[in-house]
Amino acid sequence: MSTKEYPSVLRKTGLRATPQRMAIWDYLVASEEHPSATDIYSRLKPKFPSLSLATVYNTLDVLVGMGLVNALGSLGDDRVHFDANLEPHINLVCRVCHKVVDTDASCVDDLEQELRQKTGFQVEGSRILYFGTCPDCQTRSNNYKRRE
Amino acid sequence: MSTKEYPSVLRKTGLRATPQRMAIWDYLVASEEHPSATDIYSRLKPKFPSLSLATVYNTLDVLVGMGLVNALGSLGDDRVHFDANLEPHINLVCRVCHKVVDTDASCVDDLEQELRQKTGFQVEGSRILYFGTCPDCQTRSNNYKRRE
DNA sequence: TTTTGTGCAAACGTTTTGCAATTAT
DNA sequence: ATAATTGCAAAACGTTTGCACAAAA
Repeated sequence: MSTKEYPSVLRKTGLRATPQRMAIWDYLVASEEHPSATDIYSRLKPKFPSLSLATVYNTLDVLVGMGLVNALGSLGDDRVHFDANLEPHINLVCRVCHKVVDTDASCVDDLEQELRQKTGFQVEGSRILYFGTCPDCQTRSNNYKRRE
Repeated sequence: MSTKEYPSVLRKTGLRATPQRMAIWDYLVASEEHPSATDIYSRLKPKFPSLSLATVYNTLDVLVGMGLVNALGSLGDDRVHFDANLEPHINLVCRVCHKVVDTDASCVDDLEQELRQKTGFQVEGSRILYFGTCPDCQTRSNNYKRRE
């Protein structure tokens, strides 16, 4: 989806295309970092000096409610992180540097269907997290404290 | 692992086998409910009238640190839930009644290896959550508000 | 003009912390 | 005995809420 389409997508459901909303959504789509509310706040504050944290939370609620972004939940810290990549995929979380890498696996698509059949659940979303040590941090050191 | 082994497992790492710790661990292993800290607290309070919430949090930290239980993170509410089932498995979370059902899928075992090869991550743990509507709640009603 | 959204400050609930009293070893 | 653990109260933290003002439609 292009930046230009944001206003119409929002208005389609009676919501207003405010600069704050556009900026937050935009940042989320552009970012590969699965930011938290405070991440977004501090990143956007310079450009929107009047921006308030409450607005960030409000906007994230709106975007999640519209299905435009997913809430990943906590990733080891105690904040909810957000992901604008709506495709089913895997988040690899490094326990050392807390970096998150997205990846796919051949079976992810099959998994959902298997669950549906096996359990009768009407599956609506997923959050597949793997925790470990990323290649960079493996090189840097092998002694680290387990956290989480 | 049998209840009788708890003390020695704890002492092996210099930790004390207090009644509170045993009870919390015990409950976690017996329970199928992925309880949160406050769940555990209210469940155990009757048997340990002096029990404090801080001790529950301390103990959970200890157990997670020793790798005896996993922290699942928030499951739609805003509390961290815990799971003593250490085998890689899938948690199916019902968005309506918040019940959590554990299940397996044939590809889960392969997934980890595929990730290792593809990304170079040293995988140490996973948290595979699926959100949806459980069979019971599908029957009860089809109109519910999306939450999370 | 009207309705929605913003921003502030205060409130909330979960989790953490400091410390004196208690208990396992 | 002595070092670890408990339990309390207070603090901290992320997040939510209420309301007056501002802005989009």
